[in-house]
Amino acid sequence: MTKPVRVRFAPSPTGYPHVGNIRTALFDWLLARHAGGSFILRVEDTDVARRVEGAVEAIMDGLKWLGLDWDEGPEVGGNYGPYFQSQRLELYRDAARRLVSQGDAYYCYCSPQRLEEMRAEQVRQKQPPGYDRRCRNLTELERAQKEAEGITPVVRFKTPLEGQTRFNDLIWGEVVFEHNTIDDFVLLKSDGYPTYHLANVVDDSAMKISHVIRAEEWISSTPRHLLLYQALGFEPPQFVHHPMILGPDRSKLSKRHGAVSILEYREQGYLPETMVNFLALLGWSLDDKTEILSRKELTDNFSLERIGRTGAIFDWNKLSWMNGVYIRRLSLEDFTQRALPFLEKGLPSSVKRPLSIDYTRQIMPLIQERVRTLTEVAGLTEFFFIDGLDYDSSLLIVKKMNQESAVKALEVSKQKLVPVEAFDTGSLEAVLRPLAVELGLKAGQLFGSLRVAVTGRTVAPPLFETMSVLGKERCLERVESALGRLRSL
RNA sequence: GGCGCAUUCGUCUAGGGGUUUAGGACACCUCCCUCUCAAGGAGGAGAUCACCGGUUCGAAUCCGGUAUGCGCUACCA
Repeated sequence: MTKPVRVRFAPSPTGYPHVGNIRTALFDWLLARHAGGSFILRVEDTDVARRVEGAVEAIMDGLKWLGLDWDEGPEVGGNYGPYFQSQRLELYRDAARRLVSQGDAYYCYCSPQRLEEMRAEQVRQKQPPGYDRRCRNLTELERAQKEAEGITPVVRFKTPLEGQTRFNDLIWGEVVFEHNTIDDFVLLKSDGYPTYHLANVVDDSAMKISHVIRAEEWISSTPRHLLLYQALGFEPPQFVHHPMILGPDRSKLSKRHGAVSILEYREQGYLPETMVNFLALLGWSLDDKTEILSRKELTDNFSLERIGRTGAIFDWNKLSWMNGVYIRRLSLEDFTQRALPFLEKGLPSSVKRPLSIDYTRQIMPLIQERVRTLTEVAGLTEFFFIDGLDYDSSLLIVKKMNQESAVKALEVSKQKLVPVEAFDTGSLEAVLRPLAVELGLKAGQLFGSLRVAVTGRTVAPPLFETMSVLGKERCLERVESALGRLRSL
């Protein structure tokens, strides 16, 4: 019987929820759900200086938005808590003390200034930077002196000087590191907080984590962790390093490349189902052709083995396309409900709030297949909501027409429209389509002119549908106003 | 500088010795549909599989080297 799958997403609350981290969480969640295991959320708040207020909430907000529910962690508890590292400090101190007494770690009294100078010197001499182990073999007397000076020491790991550590990464295969390339890293900081290395090993072990899934950038520190597992007598988990998400210049995706917080995507009108699908496909693939996968298909088919080894550039273009696909698949009601907040926010303040749901519901089918993000909805439908249209009057004169023919076209249209009782798509077409012929115009010319009159734009949803939703009164009003504009041209 | 890793169309990727004239998707171009824009349909263009050598009857696929890129190299994660 194999051990149950227990994976954890362990963000540090030092900022917004970066899509790269969220994608790691997705992989964690996908594996847990695929294998019937547990997905654990653990907050690694061990950096007091970089801690950002509200970051934990933002991270949880992002996970919830995507539907990545966690089985253990903040808000839900669990048998391996607490799930904030700041509440587990005793555990790390115990481990550090144990390591020191075993001779696997030692107190270091070097000042930050000295370390900095040392590093600068090493770089100048083109030596690999790293702690020079000055405090590794301090005598009892020397230590007592330092203590007497009131220096609070850090605890460093006593890295073996020789030998090597190797591990078999599920994605990268076997990786080997020589111990002489690893320095004596800090385990416990002078403020009493652990470093990532210590906390991560202690907790992953205590929480019985089966797979450590994290970004490729951690691969270099994995031997340190393995050394710690060994010194502490813990059984190491399976390591799974995945490639990073890159910006267009192939460097690690960062703020200067554009939106990096998952919450920004929500604000920009992307659907959570799009983000889940897109992020999953950034580094993972099912086969040679499947692009659109539902949450269920994803959890059913997910496997670590199919995660690639090369960094993937975040392609906003493809994201937009995919969002369009998901938007088009929404039921009308669902689409309306999701678009509503974006309309409330995006429409001009002159539009009376709250918006009429019924009216909005009539408009939405006209644009649903035309938008790629929810933020576009307001701009595309504005003319349905505002009173006076603002546009360049010359637009009323469509190609190969002149002022005179345009006036005539709108004039006659108006006359034909007045008696139309049922202002629906069919009736409108029945009246207007023959009219173009009658006027000796192409359908495109007449409809184009009417489109501008009625919507104020050259690009809009189909004319008859639009007019029908707008209603007879408003259409006639707008045609009249267009006529006024034409005459004073 | 050291260590580690990677390298298939512009981008995401499939493919793991012969079935590959290297498949799909986004983007791009053409055409069809059509009242504009979308959506949809049909085509097209786009990759000497980083380079050099080796193994083999045969290499995108295996091996070595080179180049380039990226990551790590904190009392940050």
